[in-house]
Amino acid sequence: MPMEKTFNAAEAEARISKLWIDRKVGAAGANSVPGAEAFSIMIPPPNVTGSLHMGHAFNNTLQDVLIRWHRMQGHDTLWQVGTDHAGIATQMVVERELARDKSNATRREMGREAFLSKVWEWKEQSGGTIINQLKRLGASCDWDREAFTMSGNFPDAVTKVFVDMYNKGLIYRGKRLVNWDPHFETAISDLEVENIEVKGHMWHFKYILAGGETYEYIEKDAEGQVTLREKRNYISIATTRPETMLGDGAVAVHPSDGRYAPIVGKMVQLPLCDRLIPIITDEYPDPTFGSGAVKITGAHDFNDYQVAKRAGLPCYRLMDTQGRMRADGAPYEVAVARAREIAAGSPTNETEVDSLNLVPEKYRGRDRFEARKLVVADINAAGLAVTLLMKSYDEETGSEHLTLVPVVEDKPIMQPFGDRSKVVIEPMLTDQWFVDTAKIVGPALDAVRNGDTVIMPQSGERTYFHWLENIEPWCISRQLWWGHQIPVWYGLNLDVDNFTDDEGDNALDEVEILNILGDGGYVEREARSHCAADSAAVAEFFRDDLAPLPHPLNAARVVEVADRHAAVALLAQSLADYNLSQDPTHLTYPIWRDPDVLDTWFSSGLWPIGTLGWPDNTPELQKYFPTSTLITGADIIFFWVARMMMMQLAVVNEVPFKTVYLHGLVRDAKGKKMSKSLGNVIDPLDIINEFGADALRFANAAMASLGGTLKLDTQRIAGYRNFGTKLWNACRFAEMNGVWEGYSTAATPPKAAATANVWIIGETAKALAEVNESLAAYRFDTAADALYKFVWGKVCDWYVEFAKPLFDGEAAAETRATMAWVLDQSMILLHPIMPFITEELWSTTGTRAKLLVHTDWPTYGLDLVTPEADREMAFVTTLIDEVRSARAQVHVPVGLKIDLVAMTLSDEARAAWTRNENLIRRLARIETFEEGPAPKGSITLALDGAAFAIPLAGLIDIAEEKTRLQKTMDKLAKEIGGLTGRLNNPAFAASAPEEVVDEARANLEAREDESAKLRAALARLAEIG
RNA sequence: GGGCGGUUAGCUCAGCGGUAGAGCACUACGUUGACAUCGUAGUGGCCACUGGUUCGAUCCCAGUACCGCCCA
Repeated sequence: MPMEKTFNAAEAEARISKLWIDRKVGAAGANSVPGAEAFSIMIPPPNVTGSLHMGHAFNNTLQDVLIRWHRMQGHDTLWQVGTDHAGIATQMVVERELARDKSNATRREMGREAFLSKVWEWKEQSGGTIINQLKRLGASCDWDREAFTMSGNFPDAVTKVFVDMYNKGLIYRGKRLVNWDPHFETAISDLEVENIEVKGHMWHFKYILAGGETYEYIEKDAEGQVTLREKRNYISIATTRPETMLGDGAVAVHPSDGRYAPIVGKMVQLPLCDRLIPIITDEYPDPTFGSGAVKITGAHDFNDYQVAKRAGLPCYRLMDTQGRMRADGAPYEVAVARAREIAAGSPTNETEVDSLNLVPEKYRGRDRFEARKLVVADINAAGLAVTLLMKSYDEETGSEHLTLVPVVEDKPIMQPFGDRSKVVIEPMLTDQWFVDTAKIVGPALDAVRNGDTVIMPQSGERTYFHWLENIEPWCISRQLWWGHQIPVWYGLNLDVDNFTDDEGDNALDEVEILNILGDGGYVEREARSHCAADSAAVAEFFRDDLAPLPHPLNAARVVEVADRHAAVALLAQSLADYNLSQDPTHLTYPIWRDPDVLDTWFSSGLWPIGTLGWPDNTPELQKYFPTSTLITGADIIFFWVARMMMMQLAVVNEVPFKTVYLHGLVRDAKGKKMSKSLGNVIDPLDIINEFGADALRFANAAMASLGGTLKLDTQRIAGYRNFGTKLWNACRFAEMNGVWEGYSTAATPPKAAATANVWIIGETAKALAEVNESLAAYRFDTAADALYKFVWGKVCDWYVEFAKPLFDGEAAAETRATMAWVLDQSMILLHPIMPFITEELWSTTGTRAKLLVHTDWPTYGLDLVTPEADREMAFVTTLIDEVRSARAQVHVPVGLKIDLVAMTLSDEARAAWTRNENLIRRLARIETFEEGPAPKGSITLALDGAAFAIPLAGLIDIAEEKTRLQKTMDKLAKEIGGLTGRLNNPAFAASAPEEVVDEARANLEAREDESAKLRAALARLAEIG
């Protein structure tokens, strides 16, 4: 059945994709030759909730190009595929699904276990979306190895790493100010926060000095001239977050700020609260900004937290996990009384400070933004707002008044938002787990410095260094349920200092039990904690803790309970039972597991080794690790690349990959970020449906210049779809001419005598060399460009045309063989970028032993290039171009065949003419040819080594031909001028390399030769015109 | 404010020491043994600006302006 006119992508891609998957063409090691070198790529695991967007399409195209290229070369390839459990994102999706049906229980109502089984249920049903979409793109991953960060050996690997790092002191727990997401009620890392400029306000409040004190406030200008001098009983502070003032610990001013020098160390009354706070000095306040005085709220601002730490101020937490003003704890009067004691020097600790709720009753339980409005209103009502005299206009009476209004500046402020939840992030003082990144960053920096891992483009390297050299501790705990639960268990601290066994009976009576438990101190004491792979292992540690306790408490059974609450209850129950029964087997010691889960990036940071079966030393780990290349977005360098480097080096002391290829974000044709709100999102699946996966892939490859921005234009994709059609039709042309009859794959080119055939074989070798070189340098764009130019510009534009007359002559057989080979090579070389259409062509042409995907990548070299053939074909194509151009410029009707006269012909040119006369006559549409002088009224073509005339007496417009010649001569004159100038400059000959000088000289000679011919032509025209 | 990058044809981008290229768009024409998802010919550029290095700068260096991105 003859080929269709165009490639039916929709039909063929589905069929071919299935074929590849059924045949497992992407299986690890498929098509590898014995002893082949390994080439492995870890896919950046997309979120299991994800669906394919342009970034994925781009990123995975590049990976697939490399993998296919290496696989065809017989290398032992692995493209490891899989998905990431994506803690927050997935939990969010499933919660939202549940919320769709109001009759469903919420996450909290159903509890942890039930919710997690819902998540798994969801994952089984919908988690495969993106994997299927990758298949549509033509990705040739090893689908049987699909991994998931919550399945298989992965959880064990993650736990093992946590335990190891904990034991090495690389992971610690601490109360720190972290970014808190009030929607998800979890801490998130710095990287998950987006700072966005929003319209905000700056309020100015007066904090009144305690004890009725006053001072002289003096403001000076830059010259030291006093501009304001007044007696004040307050200090003015500015804030964009009034509600946090309830937790202020001090007012800070810069030590050099003379305005406040008289009152440093004094106390001010905290408005709306019954507390006094000190005025302190710190380097942080900027004296030139606002009033120069800053309120310090240690528990709700990152800068303030640092100041508070330096000054030893207590940090009072004001909000609950949902960002509401706290409603827990003792009544305000009780709490504030205690706060005053602490301020007066009463000893305290972090836990107590955290438990104190200093939010006045009025604000308790209010949302933070509602509280803000209330605080502002109350400050205004109390006359504590800084005010300004303003002119106001009474519309009824038409009179003007002067009134005092509170100063509220409109001010753009940078506000932190959760990248998932989109709610305002609250700095919050909470207990979290951290990786002590400073301790593991060294090897990750060294590996890139010494080239063990190369980051491309190099600017990525600089970004990498910059970030790692200034790295902050990594908060890895998340208050979520979906994820790897932290392998740390807690138990109550039952230590007693001076226990005596009153009776010496090795048993506990009620009095002794009460002695141990004291006044309930174990309930308040910091719990003991241990880290281990599972509860059985951790129980050992707790038994060790119990050992020094009085018998039989030291033999209590360690049992796991849900939380601290349950533990306290169970311990009490167990002691009561024992007290009644005096049966030691009734004694239990409850422990509970840390409810937090790990940051998703902690586990994806282990993706390279985790997917290869670590901690087992699997054959895959030995073969494919360290992996060859990581291809990922530059936006993910901190989240993932740097962390994989740190983690792999910390865990297995090897770099995870040898090369990192970073690319930019895919944008729309105008360079705008694609976003749902802008409505400019291009869905790769729509593109695939419209233009086919190959067109999208080719566009992706062609856009992938190192370090460039990626603007995706559908017109360009359409162009590459056309490119596929072009190749398709060349093959169809070959089919019509019997090229494929009896043809089977040939690795080496046929013996050819006709110059056109010799030439195109050489061009093919050049294309191969360029593609190899480009791909080796990760220059997907130059590879794509070279292929485009070769297939369209050489094969289709010229070679197919040359072949037409050759099919009728004596070279017909070798031309068929050459064309088959050249088209074969085109399919092979294009296959990594355009796998579908090439695989389809492969199967519809010739006899094939293997699928194209497993066909050998060619190895021939540039020795196939024949310089004589190149020169000859250059003469032929130039002559044809010149004739066509001249014809068009003097408006010779395209249908009209013309005569051609050769005025001069070098030996080489004559030989080239003779051997290719048929081609030239046909393509330039020439009727007769003869040698001789130029007839009158002819147009002239000047070539290197030849001059031709086209007699067109009566047909041409003399003036127009003059213009044409003049234009060409002008162009030549410009070139000649430049070349002469250069050659006449003695410094040029002296300093420039010899070959450059020679080239310039030869160039000048050729240009002058052409110019002379044109001058002669002009002269001839002058005679008749 | 700090870091990284960009500024080349109408648009999107390559090139990065020897006086500029592609695709798209545009204009004219449609002879052809595959292809109108096409062919042929053409229009279009003080390579942001100012200095410097060099025999020679779009390319290297410094500065200026504007535009991005990331981090505060």
